[in-house]
Parts: sequence; C-alpha cells; structure tokens
Amino acid sequence: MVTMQDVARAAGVSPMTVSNVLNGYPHVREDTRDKVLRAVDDLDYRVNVAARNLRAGRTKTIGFAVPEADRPYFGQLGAKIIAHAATRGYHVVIEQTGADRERELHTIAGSRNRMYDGLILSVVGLGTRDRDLLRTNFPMVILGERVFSGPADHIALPNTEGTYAATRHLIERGCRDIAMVKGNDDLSDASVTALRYDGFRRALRDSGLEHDPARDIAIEELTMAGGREGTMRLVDSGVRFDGVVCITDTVALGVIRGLVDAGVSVPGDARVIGFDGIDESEFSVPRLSTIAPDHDEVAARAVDLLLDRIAGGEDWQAQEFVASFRLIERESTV
Amino acid sequence: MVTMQDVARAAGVSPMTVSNVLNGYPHVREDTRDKVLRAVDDLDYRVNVAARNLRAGRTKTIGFAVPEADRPYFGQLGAKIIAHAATRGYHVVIEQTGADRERELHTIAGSRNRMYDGLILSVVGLGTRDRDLLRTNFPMVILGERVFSGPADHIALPNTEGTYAATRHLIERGCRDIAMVKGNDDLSDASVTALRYDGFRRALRDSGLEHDPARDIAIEELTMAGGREGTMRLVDSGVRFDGVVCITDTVALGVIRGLVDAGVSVPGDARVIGFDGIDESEFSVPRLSTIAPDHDEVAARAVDLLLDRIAGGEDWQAQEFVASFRLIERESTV
DNA sequence: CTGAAAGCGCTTACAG
DNA sequence: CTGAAAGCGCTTACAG
Repeated sequence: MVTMQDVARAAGVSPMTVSNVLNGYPHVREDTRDKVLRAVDDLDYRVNVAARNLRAGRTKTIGFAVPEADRPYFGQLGAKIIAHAATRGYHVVIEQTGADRERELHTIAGSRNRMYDGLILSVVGLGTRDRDLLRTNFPMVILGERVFSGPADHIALPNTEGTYAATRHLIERGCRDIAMVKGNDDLSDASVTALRYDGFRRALRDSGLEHDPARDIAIEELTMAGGREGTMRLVDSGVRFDGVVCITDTVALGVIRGLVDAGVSVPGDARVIGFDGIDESEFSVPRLSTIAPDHDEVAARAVDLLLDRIAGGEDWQAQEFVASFRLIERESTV
Repeated sequence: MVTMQDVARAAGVSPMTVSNVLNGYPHVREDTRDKVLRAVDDLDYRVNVAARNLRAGRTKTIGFAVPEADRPYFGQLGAKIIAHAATRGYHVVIEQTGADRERELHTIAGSRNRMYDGLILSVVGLGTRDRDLLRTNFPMVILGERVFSGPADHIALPNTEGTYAATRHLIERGCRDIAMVKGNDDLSDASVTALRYDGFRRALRDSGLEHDPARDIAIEELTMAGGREGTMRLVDSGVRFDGVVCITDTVALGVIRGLVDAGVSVPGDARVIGFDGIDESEFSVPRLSTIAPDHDEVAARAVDLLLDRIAGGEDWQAQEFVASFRLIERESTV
C-alpha cells in the first residue's frame, strides 16, 4: 500500500509537503506542487482516511441515521440533506438504525459515531423516558418528534397542527364520519402517532363532531401493506365513514388501494388525505392530498444546526425548531 | 475525551487488557473483565474508531454507493444489503454518488473508499470506456450492467431478457402497437437503456411485429415526472399505441398517471408493464405488472462476492452473475 | 492470564 | 517556502 512517505520519496520532498499539497495549503511553490502531484499520480496514491481522521480529530462527515432505508420519505429527505451539507463542505452517509428503540439507542451510544463529526438522527422508537440518554457530548440533531426539549437540538414536524389542518380540510369538504389510520404505539408517550392522533381528535372536537373510536384503525407497520390491511378491517367492520386521515403518505397510498379493492370510490365515497408530501403523492391515482412539511427547510436547518454544534463551544443551548407545512389539495379530497 | 488509557488506569490494568475485553478475546479472567467493564461504564468510554481502523487496517464496514438516495429501488435494495451484511458481521453505509459518470469515478477513486473495506457500486453513468478505471485493487462489486466483464466483480440485472419477456407478455395479451419509454442515453454504449431497448426490439422482431420509432419515447430522467411527461408527448403525437414497455417501475407509475390524465384507460386502451418489482408496484391503481429481478439474491450475492474479495488472496478472477427474474402479471396488463 | 513496546499513516505545532 | 519530530488512540506480535 502506497503511503505519503512513498510519495514524498518519489517527489524528493518531505511527507509534510505532500500533506500540504494534498490539503490545498497555499504557500507551496508551483514546481514543488507539480512534482508532488505527479508522484501522487504515478504511484496512484490515496490518502489513508483512518490516519487522517485520527490525527485531525474530525472526519468532515456526518451521519444521517434513518429507521428504515426503504421508506421513500427518508430517501427523499436524505437526498436533500446530502445536497445541503455538500454546500457546507461536509459529506453525508446514511445509516439504518432499524426502527426500534433498542437499535436507536445503539446507534447513539455506538462506537460508530466516532466515525462522524455529528449525527442527524431520525427517531421513531425513542420516547420521553430516554431523555437522559440523549444527554451526550456528541453533536447530534434529532429529527421527528418534539418531546426531547432539553438534551439535544431538535427539528420537529408540525405533527399535531398538520393533522389538525388535514382533518379540518376533510370536514370543510363535507366529511362527517372521519376515520384515522395510525400506528399502534402507546398513546401515553409522545410518539408520532400520539401527536398526530391528537390533532385529529382536536379538529373533530373543534368542529363539533363526535369522535367514534370504532373509526380509529391501528396498524402494525406504517407501510402501504399496513395501510391496505387496516382499510380492509375498517370496511369489514361495517362502520360508516366518508373520510380517512392517514398518518403518512405511504400509508395513505395503501389505504387508497384498499378502498379501491373494496369498491369504495375515492373521493366519491370517501376522501383520503396523507402526511409527508412524498413525491409519490403527486402521481398516484387519484393524486393524494397531503400535509407537506417544508423538507428543504428541514434538511437545511438540520445540517446548519448540527454544524453549528460541531463548530460551537461549550456555552450551547439546545434548540428546537418546528417545520412549517402546506396543505396540498389534490384529487383525493376534491 | 476518554481514552483506553483512562479506562486502563481506572480499572488498574493495562490498555491491552481493556482492548482484549472490548474485542471479546476469550482468555480474560472473569473479575478482570468485570473491573474493565465497570470502568468503561463509569467513564462512559467509547472506542475511537479512527484509531482502531488505522491500526487494524480494516473497518468492518462496506459502502453501498447509489446514484440517487431518493430512488425507491435503491432504498429497497439497500435495506436488503444491510440485512444480509449484518448476518456476516459487516456494517453497511449508504453513499450517494450523484447519477453521473464524473461523480461515480470520483466515488471509486475517492479517498473515502479507505473508510470501507469494500464498495458495492450501483453504476449508471459509467460505460465500457471506463473499464480500465475499474482496474483497482480496492475490493469492489459493480451492480447494474453487464458491460464490465474483466476488471471487477459484477452483478448484472437481466436487462435484455427481462424487457424481452415484458414485451412478449404484452404481445401475448394482444398488444400490437407497443411503445417504449426509456432513458435518453447514447445507445452505442451498453447502458441500461440500450440493453433494455434491445430486448424490446428483439421481442418485436421475433413476433413479426414492425418496430415504429415514433413509439420510442426518450426521457431525461427516470422518474415519475419523466414518465408522465414522456407519455404526454406520446399521446400528443397522435401515434397509435396499445401497450407501453417502461424502463423502470418508477417511470411506469408516471406513465400510468399520464395515461389516466390523457383519458387513456389502463389496461383497457393500453397495457403497461414496468421493470424492477419495487414495493410500490403492488399498490398502485391499477396494480403494475413488472419484471422483478430477485433482489434478495442480488443483495446476498453482492455482499458475498465482496466479502470473498475482501478476505481473498491474490489469485482472484472477476466474477459475473446475472440475477434471475420473474414476470409478475398484475392489473395493468390484464 | 496479563503487559511493555512498537507502529499503523497521517497532521500539527514549531523552526528555520 | 520546506522539514524534523511528536503524537493522535488504538491493536499486534511477542514475552513472560
């Protein structure tokens, strides 16, 4: 394996000059630089990142930890985070945690973190009880819920407000018997399900509508398959409904599929609205109305907050930021 | 920052004993192990991965480089690769290259690679002309096309065979005027578009059908938006068609959306078939028929091949493997 | 079963 | 503008 030593010898300079050239240090004579670059080329030299990281004490890389790599939402957000970090000279790598509390904690505590200067952690399994575990020195921004005020920087989605707006939208369109398809989380913890469910119920209450728990559908996984399965249960139960608020767009796509399978026309017999604003929502049949948080804003804020934290000193205060959102009205709620 | 030294001092042992405990070396006395683990806990010690990597000369991590992080296909494949690598004791991290030749080369050549013991590279921009650049010592498995026989291990998709089967399927269902929506790549290089387009034309020829270039639609990006836009062009051109072969499922979803917008019913007026077998294809309206390569097989083979290569000695021969596929018949081609 | 020493390949002050 | 020396924090032979 070719080392900086080898390059130095070939170029007739010291290793440190090679290092200077490679790191773009300006005060290097033109012909010295040329000699070095030629040697690098000749020997096909690649810097050893592990050595550089060890010595420099930083990696110029941040990790983006997602629950599941195959959820469109995270892929789309990841692409934006990568793009924004690049403008600030940072590289981003995507890690999968595994969508449960155990593995999220492992990712936080894990030795892996030292591979990154900081971590953007999309959290789904952790709850308020884990607050203390987030009290680490490691630069970290939490993405997702708003329950962790205190220990770490935090970017929240407008969960309650968003679902509130979604539900009001259905009501304005004339829906009276509205179902909600959500996760099966414990509602006592401030999970995404709990927060969004809260917005749903508040909107019903504020509109003077009765909340019938028979129209609450809890599903195991927030996938299209889960959404479809939950919808079949709702239809089979025989309970009347004319609108469905879905916890995510992905779930909503499964709900639409399930309604079509059951012969329920969308939006004719039932209107459907999602949450997230993923790209797919714009192309489904029918097109999906949704609550779309500003993902560019989320990505930019997450990166900026993290880099501030990495650069920053000791006197740091945890920040919280709630993303703004738009209600996008499409065919599924016409 | 707490180091192994600190832990050793606190536990009253040598750093090397700490290292042994942390790495699960078996010959350590029970109470010594306990003392060490207690000190680790008390001091909240985390091993410095950069130092470990430098000394050990390996990272136990492999990179999965994808063109774009927000394409469902790669997310879904990534999740499978992560799962399979985990069973073999390896960690996987997802990197985004950026879907062009320049950046793919950069990823290959990049110093980043040294952060990984090996790289699984999903290639879209590289072509046959880049063969020599892949002649590196760095363990690498190419995913995607079959044009690189020689320099690197390679997992190919059944591009030509798959599209051949897709086209034949449409013909069997009664289609006679079949369009293809594909990328706008140079057909002289063996790009995904060129290979799949080849299968399309062969199937037409073998069935005695005329190939009308007016029904070839080239799109800029292999996205839903691209698929829809291409479809609008096809419809606007006024050329007759009763079937559409799509280069990917994602494009096919856009095509379906475009057809619905144009008042063309699927499959009544035109049948549509995709390629990839992404999860979304099972839940679209109508459900999408597709050519589904065996992704579990692809993921497992890619990881196995790469780990063999990492472990392996000098006498190594580049391997090529073509994934098997299934034709999944769904509503879009009934 | 445990430890003292060497060294992985860089970059960081410091000199000149 | 360039270099000699030290050291980042581990693990790897090697001893005992």
